[in-house]
Amino acid sequence: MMITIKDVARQAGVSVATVSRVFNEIDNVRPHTRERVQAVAQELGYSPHGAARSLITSRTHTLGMLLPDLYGEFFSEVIRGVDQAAQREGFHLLVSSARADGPSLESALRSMRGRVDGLIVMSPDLDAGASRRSLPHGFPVVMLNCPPTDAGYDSIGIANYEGAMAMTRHLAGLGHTRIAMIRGAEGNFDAAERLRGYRAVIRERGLDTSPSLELPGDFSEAGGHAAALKLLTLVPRPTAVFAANDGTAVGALSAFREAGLRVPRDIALGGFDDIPLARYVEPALTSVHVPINVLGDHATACLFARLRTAEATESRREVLATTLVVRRSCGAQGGPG
Amino acid sequence: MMITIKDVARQAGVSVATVSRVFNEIDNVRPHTRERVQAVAQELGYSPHGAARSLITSRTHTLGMLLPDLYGEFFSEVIRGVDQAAQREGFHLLVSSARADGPSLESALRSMRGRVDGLIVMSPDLDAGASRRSLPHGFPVVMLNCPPTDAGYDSIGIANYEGAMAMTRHLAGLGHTRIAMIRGAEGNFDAAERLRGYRAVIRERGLDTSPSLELPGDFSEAGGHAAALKLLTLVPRPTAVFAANDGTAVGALSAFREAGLRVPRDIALGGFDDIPLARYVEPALTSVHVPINVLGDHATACLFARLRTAEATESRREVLATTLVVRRSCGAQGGPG
DNA sequence: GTCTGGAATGTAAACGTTTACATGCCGACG
DNA sequence: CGTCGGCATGTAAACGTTTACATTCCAGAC
Repeated sequence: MMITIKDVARQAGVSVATVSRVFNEIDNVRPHTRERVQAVAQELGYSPHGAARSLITSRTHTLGMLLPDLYGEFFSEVIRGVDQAAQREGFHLLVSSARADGPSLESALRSMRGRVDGLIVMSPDLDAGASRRSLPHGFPVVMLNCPPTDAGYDSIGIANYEGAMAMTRHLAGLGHTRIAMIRGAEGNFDAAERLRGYRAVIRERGLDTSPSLELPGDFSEAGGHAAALKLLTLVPRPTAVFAANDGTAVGALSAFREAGLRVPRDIALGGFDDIPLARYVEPALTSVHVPINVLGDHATACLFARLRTAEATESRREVLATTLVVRRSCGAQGGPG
Repeated sequence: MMITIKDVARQAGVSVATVSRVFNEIDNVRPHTRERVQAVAQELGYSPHGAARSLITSRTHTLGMLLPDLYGEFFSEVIRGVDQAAQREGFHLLVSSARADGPSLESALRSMRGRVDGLIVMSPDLDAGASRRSLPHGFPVVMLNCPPTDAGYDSIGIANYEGAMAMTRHLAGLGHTRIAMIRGAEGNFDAAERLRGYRAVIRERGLDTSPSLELPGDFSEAGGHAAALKLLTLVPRPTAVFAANDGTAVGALSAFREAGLRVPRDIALGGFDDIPLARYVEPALTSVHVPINVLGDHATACLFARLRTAEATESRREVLATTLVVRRSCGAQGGPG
């Protein structure tokens, strides 16, 4: 049923090799022959079979992408960055979302073997040992937002620790002494780093360190909402809140509003990631800007670099700087947006 | 360098067929043998080569997705819907963004042949003839948001016309008589349908039909901003604006704010799509809700249905209903936000 | 002990390409 | 006219699987 190179060859009265040469635009084939082959191929609606091609060339022209989830603006931005960079090199993108639990991640990895030339793995869980084991040794991989302990692969992360410090210092600088934090997901590396940055500044400034000021969260809007409600029961109430990401902050914001509190007048709020949404909520959210699409772009560039060179070089780690973006939700004079 | 089934077979002292049988979990192979093979495979880090496998089985367990762009919440929601449904069936997702211009779309299509079992194509351009020509005949395809003229394929669309009518009627019902529209991208089917719905109601109610009330747009925030500025120079000024999508509406909203106008008091505003962001802008945006992830979900289900049956059945078209979501930006008493 | 049959395993062809190598052709040069 | 060389094209092996078919093995029936 499917048109193969043989059909084209027969119809055009040439050998399969000639057809192949025409389609790969290499070698010298007589213009006359070339045109005939192209005409026949067009007429028959032939296009080469990807699997067969990559079986023999052992190149798929495809990049695999393994994400913990597909939800939220963060991931869609990363995908977009990667796709742009990949497309520039004529590569496709095979995306797969694998819950962080072991077996599905392993199976996702396995089923990508022979389908991709390289892999971008976003594996924010602190124990990524499992994933490493199931990767073919020497396979080109770039890790995104993973713990640096997970060496042996190139990796790109963001300056979570520094960003969290900047945010906490900013809140402290506005005079707040009881600054709460809504934490990120348990066992998540980014979350842990942000918490570490927060704690460092709290200690550095000698502020209130009571454990009740650290509330559990999970990077979700719902989690932020719930944590905010719990936070409101504390006495004395914190005067500022640092949410581990913008989704959490947005959830907290709605909880505050429902409770009749005005942000930033009654309580100051800061987020992390600076997703597009941050500019649009009311009041606009002070956040720590993470160059998300740069993350995807650099990851791809890094992967291509490794694809090109013989797998000799040392693995390298890149950390993208973050910048504090002051808007109205924290009560500083703030920017316009 | 790469471990093949032969390596495992040799090491385990069996034939390749036996190894294959173990990995496909079919046939009867003695427990003893099975365990030995599995042990060796584990030790060698073997996993089957996807391309080779799909070459012989002619199944890739992969769904292709062709999108005009990867930008914006709309697309990321569609991807998410498709991925969820695909994952349920153990399928992967090969995404590709192709600008609407012919050659890149065609080449994207070609390069997917033999890599995917079916295709979800989002082709909102009115002239999709080119894409159809370059598809292998009889290949399972589901079209998303395409003109219904593009028959021969299953397709899923949304009730643009009805949604636009509902929005326009709503604005008219609030007493507005000069209702402007910021149009969507030129040559886009959804845009054309929404415009048609708007015009139908304007005529139906005998409202102001002057052509200057229809401003060009391109579905982007920047386009909405520019159109809004132009709109503000009209005399008399329109009292209500229907933006072809939420991105456009958000752009218009910021233009109005910069011009010192208060929405909805000075000018009412409505959008389309009801992206998550719509709830968060200030004032919350009245919009026409489109079940975006349902779109992805149904498209996938439809594709799987076609994969399973012998390619006999007629092509069918499904249209997803839209619902008006009243929030504060239009000046009705509105929902909570 | 021989025969039968079914279960376990092996053999080899096939999938649709690419590509090293072989072949054929033709013009130029001696 | 014979030979050489380069170009265009053909031939066939290889890529790593799956699977129809062949083979082997062993238990049980005779």
